[in-house]
Amino acid sequence: MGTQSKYKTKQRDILLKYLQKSTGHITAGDVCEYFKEQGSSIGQSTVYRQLESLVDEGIINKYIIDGTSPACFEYIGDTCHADDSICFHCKCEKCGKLIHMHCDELEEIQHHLYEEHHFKINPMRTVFYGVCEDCQ
Amino acid sequence: MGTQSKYKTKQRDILLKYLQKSTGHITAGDVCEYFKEQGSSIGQSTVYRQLESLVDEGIINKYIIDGTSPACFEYIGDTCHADDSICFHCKCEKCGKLIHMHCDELEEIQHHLYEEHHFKINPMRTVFYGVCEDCQ
DNA sequence: CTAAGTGCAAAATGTTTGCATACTT
DNA sequence: AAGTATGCAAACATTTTGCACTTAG
Repeated sequence: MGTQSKYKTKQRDILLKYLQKSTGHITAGDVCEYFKEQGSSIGQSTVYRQLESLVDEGIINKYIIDGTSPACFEYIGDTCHADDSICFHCKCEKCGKLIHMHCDELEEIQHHLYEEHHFKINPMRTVFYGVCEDCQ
Repeated sequence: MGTQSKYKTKQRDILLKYLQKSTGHITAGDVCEYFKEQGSSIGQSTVYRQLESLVDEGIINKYIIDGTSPACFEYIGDTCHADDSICFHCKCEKCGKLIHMHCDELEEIQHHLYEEHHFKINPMRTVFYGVCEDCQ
């Protein structure tokens, strides 16, 4: 189900740079459009494939807002890898804000799911959707 | 954005009955298939439109698991409301299986996130990604 | 030289819409 | 009779795939 990229290509570089400097909510379509404007073109299949790789590698996150509109991608950044504590992500459905959360209770849930339900959660890909403090 | 049905039709009845007796995770496609097997056919547009109505009326819930796979629907009934035990979902990254979970610890997390982090999680949209028992 | 990535066009997927017909009230 | 629901087929939007070609290591 997952791919991880092994070669460093021009397309991957530009794509990643674009995501880094953007503030969330970037869709595959946005990427294609942006690159068309820039002159430096990139095939849409490449966009989709690279985005998938980057998600697999935990470099960006993918957000499903609702089934019909396109998926959004967002660069995660270094905040998460600083120490050994695991980072979970909360995404506000209203303002789109991404909240990084280091929290013991969340790590406990991880253990609980594994011990009791035999489900090995992948924190990198798991996103809690909801409404943030500011938007309530 | 929403419609609510005003007439009681044969199709709506059968559809609702099917959802009631099913245990979660019914897709629009499932409904169509089921009805084809039954002989009593139902148009797919009707299925989508009725499902939307039922969601609007708060009779069923809609779950978006990931953007590409079809949306799931579930009759709410008393099971979910009797206690306010909430359904969470786990999705296996390997086999794609969707696991339905009623779990106290998960409800605790919900409270914890709200009390301590002021984040009001939306369980309908939140999915835990990871690896299921069979795939480990 | 080999494995991996690219890009095009075509296919697949899930959902929505237009419209004539049929059913509920 | 008026308003609503149905069902077909066609339209849609997003994402995935097949395949020949290019590029990175």
